[in-house]
Amino acid sequence: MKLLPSDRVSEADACCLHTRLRRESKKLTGARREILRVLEKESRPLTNKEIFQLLPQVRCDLATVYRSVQLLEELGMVKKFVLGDGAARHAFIAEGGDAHRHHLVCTQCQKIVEIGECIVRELEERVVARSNFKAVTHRLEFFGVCPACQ
Amino acid sequence: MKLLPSDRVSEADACCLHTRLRRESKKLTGARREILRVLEKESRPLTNKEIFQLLPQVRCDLATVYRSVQLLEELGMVKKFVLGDGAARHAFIAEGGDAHRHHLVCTQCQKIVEIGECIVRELEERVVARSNFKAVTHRLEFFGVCPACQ
DNA sequence: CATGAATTGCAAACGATTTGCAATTGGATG
DNA sequence: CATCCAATTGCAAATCGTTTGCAATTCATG
Repeated sequence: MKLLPSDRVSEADACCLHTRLRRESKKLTGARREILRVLEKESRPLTNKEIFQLLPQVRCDLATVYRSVQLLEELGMVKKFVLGDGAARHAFIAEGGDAHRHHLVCTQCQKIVEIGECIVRELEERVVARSNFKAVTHRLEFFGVCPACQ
Repeated sequence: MKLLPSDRVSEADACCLHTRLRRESKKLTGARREILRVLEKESRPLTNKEIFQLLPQVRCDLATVYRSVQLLEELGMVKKFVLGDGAARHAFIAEGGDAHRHHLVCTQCQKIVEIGECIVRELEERVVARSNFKAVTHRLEFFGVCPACQ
């Protein structure tokens, strides 16, 4: 995949990406740079297909998007969100940014609104009041390594 | 699908199911009764394939499980959990039971542990302390109907 | 700029979920 | 209890997101 002159991620992120990649003897390819750039540009979490469609003219294969996004996730530069509508979504994580973003998802049009805070109790009420969404529910799950697997 | 004499959901639930079904001119079939029974028996959320495998000797088609579970969900008797490991899970909701169960999922063996409470802040620490899981993170998402869809 | 390992494109494989359709069944009615 | 029709089922095929094997290509490094 060729890289257009105007297409590059911000200085810091590109550098960071390069560093992190080299640390594991991975290569800084056009596809990876592009995909990170797309994710950086959009604040909302994107599906792999969306990323694929947002790539500049010279695009790569969808399989490459899947592989690259997974790599970026392993490097801790991308967070994966499984919201339950069939396709996983991915969002850029800024340097030192918190991975704990949450979202308000419309159960009808799948529209996704980002939520700034991370509390639950009072939060849901506030979310309802501020968002104008109705019939709001939430989903909370914990993930970790169980004793048997440690 | 034939029904074995010993196979039936608890009196109350069967009745409830029947009532709710009739309310929408749906039928109380063996498959539906059986599936509800399986879900009632197991406290952990089950995938459709698991439900399918847990059905008594005389079993129905996997497609029927999908259709029945979806119906039960629409009736509010079953809650769907999308934990992000590829397959959705479903749990029985007792009469007046709260739908807000959350789970602690092992990122390695997919083991699922149910969590009794629903707070987040201090909760995660507590969850860690009590569960012996490590590297615990959580996922919280809200769902509702956005202004445009109302 | 040559070399080898990492990466990509392509196409096929996969697993979960959905769907069309003809055959079957539940339940309301007479 | 027999009949009738809409609802349901089984079966197979279609979909959709995601993964994978492999040969061709590209990056990084000497």
